[in-house]
Amino acid sequence: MTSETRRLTRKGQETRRRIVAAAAQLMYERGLTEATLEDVRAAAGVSGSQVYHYFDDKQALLLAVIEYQTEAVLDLQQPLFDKLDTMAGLRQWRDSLVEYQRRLQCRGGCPIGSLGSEVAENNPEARLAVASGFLRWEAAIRQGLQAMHARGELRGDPEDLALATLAALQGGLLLTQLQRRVKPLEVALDASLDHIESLTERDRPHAGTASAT
Amino acid sequence: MTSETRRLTRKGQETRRRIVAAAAQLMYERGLTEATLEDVRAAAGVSGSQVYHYFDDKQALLLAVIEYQTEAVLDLQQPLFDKLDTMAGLRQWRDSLVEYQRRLQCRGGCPIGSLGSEVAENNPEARLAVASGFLRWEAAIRQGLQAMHARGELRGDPEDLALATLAALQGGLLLTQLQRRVKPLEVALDASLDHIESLTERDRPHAGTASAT
DNA sequence: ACAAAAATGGGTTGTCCAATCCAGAAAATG
DNA sequence: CATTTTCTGGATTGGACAACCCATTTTTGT
Repeated sequence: MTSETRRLTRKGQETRRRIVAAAAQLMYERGLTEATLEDVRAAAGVSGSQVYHYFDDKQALLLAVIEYQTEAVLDLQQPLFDKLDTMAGLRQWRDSLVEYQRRLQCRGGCPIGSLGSEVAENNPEARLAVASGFLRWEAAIRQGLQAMHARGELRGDPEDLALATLAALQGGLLLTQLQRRVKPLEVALDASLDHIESLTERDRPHAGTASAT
Repeated sequence: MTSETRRLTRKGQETRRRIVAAAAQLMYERGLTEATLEDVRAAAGVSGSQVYHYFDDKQALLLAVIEYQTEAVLDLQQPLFDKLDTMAGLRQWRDSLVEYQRRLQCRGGCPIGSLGSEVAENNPEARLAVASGFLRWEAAIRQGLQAMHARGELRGDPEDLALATLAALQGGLLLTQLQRRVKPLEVALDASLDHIESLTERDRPHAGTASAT
């Protein structure tokens, strides 16, 4: 059996936490396969067989990292999730994501999506963990849209729109990461939100951000 | 310098081609890092140091694979690209992509996007190669939308819409790959095309007429 | 037909890295 | 305070894999 969160001393918990955080950071910066356990060990400031004391193997560490990153991503957005039931809230969420990528100089992509892409075809267990993380993300978006729908302000299926918005976000992040500019993310999210807005009762004559023609 | 397509015998060209095709297939099925040169060698049906006879190192092979996959992806869609200047053509393209993923049982994701995600943070040269491939893909979509725009049938910026559509496609593919079902891809593309359709002349967002459904 | 160039085969090497062992220090428990 | 469990350190092993070498065969050009 693996990680049933064995009884750990306070110091032990702290060390374990440092290892996961360091691993998450390295995997994010360099990619999963470029982050060796030796690197993790050094970055976490632990030594010797510490990593193997807390994790059965690299796979177990990876699963912990996926959990960790899922929590981190969702926690970071939590304040914004609460306001996704208005167009203003959705735009604010969009701005926050774009601004975040800009600060990172468009590096790293999505902490969950990048991992997902790397494990999808050779690690079923990790694939499911990532998929499960995405379900939570999707649910957070869906909740906002469902509230709009319930108030009669949104035509169209909130579930489909939430999933499509998450897809637009992921695709935008990938292209932004590859091109090192925020444009793809901006445009992808704007298109998604413009589409949602076009399905609201208060239909603006012209679409949102980019004025064309 | 590397790959200036040295003078190669017919047999040599054929062998080189087999190696690239085998490498592309393996990298697609297992991911970049899980495809060892030994695997490639065996799959290509060549032996010994053949791989190094045709490529300086794994990096050179990877760059060749990126080129190869870009061509493959674009060639496969070429017939459909020509019709992207009507909603019917766009829907047909969407159906074709969905059907293709269904046949693959939602495995593999995007041949270019998966590679891109894996190399983005640790291989600048490969990152640029993938980015360049995406530009060609984006251009193909843009061409159709620009034609619609030029005919006065499409409001909104064709460039932004093309980029957003490619992002939706990529995000949809990633989620489809992770969840092993075509739904995310379907919904992502439908949302994107619905949005485009809402910006066409024929289909105006009706304000007051029908009841909200 | 005959050199020159290219293609092929298989073996080898050096490195990196995940994983394990064992022994000693620190901390919890009664 | 004793002893049992948990935590920490360093050293080592075994395997995998990228990269290189050289001898032999096949193809190309004249």
